[in-house]
Amino acid sequence: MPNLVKQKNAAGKLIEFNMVKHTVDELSHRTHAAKGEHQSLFQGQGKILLALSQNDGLSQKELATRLDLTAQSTAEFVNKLVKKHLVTKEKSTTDRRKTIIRLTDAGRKSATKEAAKVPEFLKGLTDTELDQLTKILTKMNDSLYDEINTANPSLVNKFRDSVTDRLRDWFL
Amino acid sequence: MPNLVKQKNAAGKLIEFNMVKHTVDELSHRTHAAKGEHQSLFQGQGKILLALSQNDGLSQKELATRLDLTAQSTAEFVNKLVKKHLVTKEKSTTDRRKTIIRLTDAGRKSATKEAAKVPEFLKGLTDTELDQLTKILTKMNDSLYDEINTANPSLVNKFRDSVTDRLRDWFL
DNA sequence: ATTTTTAATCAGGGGCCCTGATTAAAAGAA
DNA sequence: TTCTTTTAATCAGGGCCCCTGATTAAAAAT
Repeated sequence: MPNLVKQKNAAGKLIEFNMVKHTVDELSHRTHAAKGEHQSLFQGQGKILLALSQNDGLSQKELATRLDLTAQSTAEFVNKLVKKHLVTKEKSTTDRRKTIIRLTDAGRKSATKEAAKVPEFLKGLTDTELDQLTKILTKMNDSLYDEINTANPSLVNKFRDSVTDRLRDWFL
Repeated sequence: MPNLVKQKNAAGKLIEFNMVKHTVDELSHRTHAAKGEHQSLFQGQGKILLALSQNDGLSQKELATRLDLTAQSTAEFVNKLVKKHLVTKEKSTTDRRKTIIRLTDAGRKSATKEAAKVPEFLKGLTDTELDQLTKILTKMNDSLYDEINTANPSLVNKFRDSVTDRLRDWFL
């Protein structure tokens, strides 16, 4: 039987981690970035860039389903990226309803630059701790996948694959 | 000398954790909440509620500095909470520039209800793993505090205190 | 008494996301 | 081949998180 106090300790630390991490992220982009340079890689425009760097030339609809976004949200982010010259839009010739989205050179660079970087706060951990953390996170992730699965079975396969696809590219 | 591969493994798992956690959160609030019921406790309106449950009757300015928000953002969130009858605004009698914010009963209830709950994905961990995770997160958090400290020394004391204050209340 | 600082507000904007209604093109049915 | 339905994308509008800039009212400082 698990120890509730230990669970609460870990939960508290995890909450603290999220809060502190959040402010560190804000701090860094407030100083570094000029304006509107958020792109957290896992949301909005960043998500699109990442999906395209994984698989360029997707249609908006394909992007939407892969990223679990509505077609409207996808359109919004794509249009913003077009304005920033990070992607291009072109009508499909085989199916004129479709719009094909492609990364520009700048877009490709922007998508890959921030990735594959080991965060500072991991560098202070020993090898043993890294192994422990990896193992623990694997368990936690599996548990979360289970939650997704029970709530929305159709989502989990698509999602899990896309996650592992992206991670493979960044970290190997 | 730390093993880069181990670091990357952990980093990957952590990124995966964030992504999966993110979609689980979305999933749960999409099904559970009626409309506009985000309140993630660490952002926006939730932040305000939390700060007030820790220390009721603060002025807007005090809220803003404690939560590291601008006065305008603070005003926005407070006004939204007033509309939801979760807090009240009243002019200070001693300094008529100031507006004192107080939790209503509903606000206090709303602030404390979601907290202090151990997330599902921690329940599958053994006591040993929980201890390991707590220790590792402590190190990671310390590292993040260091980052904040070097970037903005004035922020760290205020922030760290407020975090530990809040966590103490939720988890003890 | 006048200037300066402070607390709050209004106006406006950017980012992330959604629902609803509409258009244009493709695919299916009569 | 028409007629209908489905599909891909768009426009309009909304909610949430947050910021900068300009302005007002009141307190503090000179």
